[in-house]
This record gives sequence, structure tokens and C-alpha cells, in this order.
Amino acid sequence: MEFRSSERGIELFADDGFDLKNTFDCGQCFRWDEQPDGSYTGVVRGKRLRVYSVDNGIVLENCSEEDFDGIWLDYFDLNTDYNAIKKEISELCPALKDAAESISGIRILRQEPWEALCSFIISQNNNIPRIKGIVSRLCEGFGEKKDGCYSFPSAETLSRLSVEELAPLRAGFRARYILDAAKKVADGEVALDAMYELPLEECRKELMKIVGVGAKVAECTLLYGLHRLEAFPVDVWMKKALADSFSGVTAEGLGRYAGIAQQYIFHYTRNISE
DNA sequence: GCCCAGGTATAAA
DNA sequence: TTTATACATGGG
Repeated sequence: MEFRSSERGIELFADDGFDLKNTFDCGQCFRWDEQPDGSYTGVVRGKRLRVYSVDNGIVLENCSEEDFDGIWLDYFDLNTDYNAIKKEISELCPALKDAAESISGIRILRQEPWEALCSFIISQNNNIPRIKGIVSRLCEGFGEKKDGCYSFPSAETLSRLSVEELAPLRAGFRARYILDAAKKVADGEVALDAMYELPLEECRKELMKIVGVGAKVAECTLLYGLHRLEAFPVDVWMKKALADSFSGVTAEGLGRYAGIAQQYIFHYTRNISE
């Protein structure tokens, strides 16, 4: 990935692809919004950014080199070669090659572990517009305001609240799950930062100590919050897809990039069935 | 109004 | 161990 500073901000020339829509609207994150002009704005670690496509790349508007080095280079995972990953997955079988083509330019963002965990707890039995609404109210209600935007509230902050205090979120039955997660993360019973290195099976066991965290939320947390690209979130949809169009494909067979293959498969099967 | 949302806890078979 | 239901809320 090449990039350079300009009067517009930081410009990216992604030879391995960076499609804003496929990346921000694929269901991996909930704090990026498409604007009427096609650009996207989002908040990461308390910093707001607007990004938009140009003919030969992506512009991170008014982005300083300091913020780029400190946040965005890492967050957008710009040092990972997604072409190489796509190629590796495509070589596993022809169906996966087709699937990989169906959502070009998707990148797996390096979200913060706690934000991802909390967001995917909220996501259960829920739809994306409503998830985004709840996350937004969570940040505005309990995050810290800085430079006109709200950070995602820490586990420590949320751990001191009650379900009554979370009522304005309208998160429904998930409110007590959020609090249980906040308490267990804040007091160290569930150590998220250790999970960058821990074997996946141990991570799952730890995460599922939290009430409201099952196999799916645990796997999403590992893939999207800890960038464990081998994590493979399997749900009913995915089981059906694997049975129908990808017979013979298993999580084990997908190897170290199973999570990315899963994204390809999910979107491919959605597109052909709708 | 009705169906459903990239689930999970809980109570039965 | 596997299978059914309730769960809060609101988008389409």
C-alpha cells in the first residue's frame, strides 16, 4: 500500500484494493456512515475522519501524519496485502474464487477489542440500522466528548451502570449482557488484550464466560476486534451456504484466513439468493 | 399489523 | 446432546 500527504489530507493508493462500501457496510463495524455525497465518516479512538474515493485511490480528509501513523495506518490494516490473501483463498477451490470476486476491496478493520465485543453483543437478533442506532446512543450517552465527537465508552465506565441507566439505549434484553461484559472486562476476569496471542479455543472459552456471548459473538469479537483472521463466525446462514454452494469446505480447510473467506462466502450467497 | 434481524439463555424432549 | 421458545425493539 502506497500513500502520501497532500493538501487534501493523506492519499492512499491501494494496489490491493480498498472499497469503502464493501469495507464499511459489510456488517463488521457500526460507526461508519455513508454521506449523501458517497463519502463515509466514522469515529475511531475518539477521532472523527471523513474518507472518500477519488479516481486512483482513497483520501483521508485533512488527516495529519501524526494521526495516520498513530491510528489510521493500523485501523485500516494498510500493511496487510489483501490481494495475497484473496489469491490464497481463491486457490482452495473454484467456488471460493467466485466468492472472493463478489466483494472486492474489503478489508478487515482493526477495531478495538472492547468496542467490537460490545457492538456484537448488541448485534444479536438485530438489524444493522438499529444496531448502529444503539451504538450511537451508547457513545453519546456514556462516551467522552472530545473535539465534538464521542468516544466509545470504556468497559470501566459501563461497569458502574445499571440496566435502568441503560434504558435510553433501547437495547432491549441485551442491556444486561452489556453490563455483564463490562464488569468482566473491567475487573480482568475476561482479559481481552491477552487474546491477540492466546490459542483461539482458549479465547472462545474466556469470551463465553460472559452472559449473552455465545459462539457467534465470540467469533466476531476475535475476527473483528482482535484481528484473528483465522476465526470463523458460523451461523445458520453460513451452515446453509457451506452445505449448498460450498460442499466440502470446512473452517479447518479454510486455514489461517478462514474469517476472510467467511466474509466472501457470506456476501456471495447473499447476492445470489436475493 | 406482520415478519424478521449475521443469537443466546433457558427449558424441555 | 439436540430441539423449541422467549426475548425487546423497530426497520422494511
